[in-house]
Amino acid sequence: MINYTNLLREHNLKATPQRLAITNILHFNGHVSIEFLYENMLKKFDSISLATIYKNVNLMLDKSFVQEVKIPNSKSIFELTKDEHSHLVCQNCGSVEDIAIDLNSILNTTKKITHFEINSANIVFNGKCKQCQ
Amino acid sequence: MINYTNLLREHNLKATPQRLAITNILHFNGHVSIEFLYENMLKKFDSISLATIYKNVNLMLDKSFVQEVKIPNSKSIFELTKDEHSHLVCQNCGSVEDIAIDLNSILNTTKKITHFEINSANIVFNGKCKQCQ
DNA sequence: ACTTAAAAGATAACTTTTCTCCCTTAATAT
DNA sequence: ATATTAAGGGAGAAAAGTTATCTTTTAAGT
Repeated sequence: MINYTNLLREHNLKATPQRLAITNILHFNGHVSIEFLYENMLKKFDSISLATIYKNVNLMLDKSFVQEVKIPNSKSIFELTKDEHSHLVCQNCGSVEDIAIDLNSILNTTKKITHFEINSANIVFNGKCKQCQ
Repeated sequence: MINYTNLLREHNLKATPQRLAITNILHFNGHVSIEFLYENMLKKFDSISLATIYKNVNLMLDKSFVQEVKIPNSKSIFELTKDEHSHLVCQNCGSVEDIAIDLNSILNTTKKITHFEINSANIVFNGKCKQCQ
């Protein structure tokens, strides 16, 4: 159980038990859908409402405490904000993993052949995780 | 006005005027949301129903005639299926452009540092288009 | 400890998205 | 030209997804 109290406060978010629980679910699962988050929060707070989940996730997005990740052919998932990274998605079981790769080469290549001013890239790799191979 | 009749038929889609119109809108606009598609179809077919739009887009997705593209912080857009390519998104005006870049290098790099078996990558570059710079 | 602004709970309502039904129309194969 | 089968139209409803409201509770600064 990591102490995220200060990190929440640094993002101007009151460290409530519900938010700490959300943070823990995000921490231990890596990436979760709203639905998954709600179901798991219900295990700890049997009367928590979906509105609270949305209110918190939206606020956490506002404060850049969490990030939304859009995955082809599935629902958005949310993760704690961390250093720039890409995502691996298993086309079989749907699991998602982070992967840190150097984007300099691809960003530079792309800058050369376009008139866009490029700031960042979101990359989703599709494949099969180890267990599903 | 390109003739997409045969291409529709090759995908086992009857070439109806509505589908040809959808195809033309996709062709001339590159990437469109369901909403944009509906609004533009209404200009040509004043009584077309949203259900027809969804029925067609879903069928076209099934038949791989069109593809869905998920863009961070905005709605999904749809495009005609074409050779593998990435997308440039303007963070200012929202415009989307295709860009063909060689993914071999990044795919190989990634394969080396993961246990995933990687098949493809979806890349969205974020930046500013020429007009918005 | 006290105060206060913020958050949670409960519920309802609302928006958006998507699909279903049924009838009519039209595309394609023959 | 005709038959067959798929597609379109229209209305609306179901399903998802999201937000609003109001009251109660609580985190955190003093």
